[in-house]
Amino acid sequence: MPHPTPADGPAPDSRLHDDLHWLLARLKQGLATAQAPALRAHGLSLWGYTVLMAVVDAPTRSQLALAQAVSVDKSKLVLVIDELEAAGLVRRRPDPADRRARIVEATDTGRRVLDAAREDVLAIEDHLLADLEPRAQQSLRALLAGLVGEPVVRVENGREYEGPCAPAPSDT
Amino acid sequence: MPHPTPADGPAPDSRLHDDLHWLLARLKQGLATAQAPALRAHGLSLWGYTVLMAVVDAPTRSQLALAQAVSVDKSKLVLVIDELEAAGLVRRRPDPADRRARIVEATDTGRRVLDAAREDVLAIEDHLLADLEPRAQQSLRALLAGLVGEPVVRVENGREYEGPCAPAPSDT
DNA sequence: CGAGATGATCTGAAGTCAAGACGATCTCGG
DNA sequence: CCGAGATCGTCTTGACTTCAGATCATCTCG
Repeated sequence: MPHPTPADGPAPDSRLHDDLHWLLARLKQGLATAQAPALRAHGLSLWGYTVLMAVVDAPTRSQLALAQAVSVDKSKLVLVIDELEAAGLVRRRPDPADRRARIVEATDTGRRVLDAAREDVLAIEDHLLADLEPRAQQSLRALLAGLVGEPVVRVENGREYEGPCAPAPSDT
Repeated sequence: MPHPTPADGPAPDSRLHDDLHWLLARLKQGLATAQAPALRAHGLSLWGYTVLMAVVDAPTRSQLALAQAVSVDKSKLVLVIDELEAAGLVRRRPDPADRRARIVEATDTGRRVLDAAREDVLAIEDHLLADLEPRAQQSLRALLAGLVGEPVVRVENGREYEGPCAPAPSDT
């Protein structure tokens, strides 16, 4: 039966729901709108949260490195760090070894705020995954984490399209 | 050992890589940049592809219904349909039963283009999932599909934050 | 028939992203 | 020691989204 569609069940199953990109976009968006208010309560934006997390538990040598780590545009990163610095969660310190570079490091407040915020974020994540069995949750997280880092390359008519360690997410 | 970070392995494992939102955003972005060129070869944008897919295998009564199905803003949808219609992949027909509404239906060309494009897209998806076992691929897809549709609600200090069947993805 | 709701479209404001320009600084060959 | 070229952070710019509301045509129902 090659035609799965017509006059079937409640029919929430078009090919849309098999499209990986659509699924990911949808889920990400859902999480984003759910988490944004919670983070705002901690004085953080989604980007701020992400960058702060990277700063807190990574030995950050330069903003450029940071940008690549979270895969955000470097010019965007400037603004995010501005925001974090203004909130006193992060500090920009000139690298004594290279006066071009700025070492970005978290303040104590930053670490505290992150931990608090992260707790809320985790709660939201858990809630999203609520009706999956613990094993399924585990494997989902593992699978996703495993995929990230994998470059996405596509061969097309002999040419190689690179959509690799992709540049940047995009949220609010 | 509560401190997983300092002086460890190659250390690609900050808490970032446990953050669901970041993972999803990252993967989605990767897929997007990989698929966009392939779709462009078929004369489609990412949005065009998504909407066309929804139109082809769903009984579309009105643009509004369509908008909700793919969860895209209605005013954005207008432009996407314009694009598809100009390319002759889709037709806007006034609903005889309600002259306000427009029935959007795919043309034969539209169906053909979609099938061709979808083949390429699937190839890219498979490539992304390449080094997962078939079982893992299956379960990943199933898990994601299962989660979509789940409203994301968060309880916060007694209030209820709704980030449910979220509005719209966002790509190029 | 008239009031209010609804569908499609358009407009405008705000926000986002990518890419280039720029000044300051580093590095390295000569 | 010098100067060419690369690199880092920042700013600016242009294109593009998103969201809310205005608008017009049409439907529904009293």
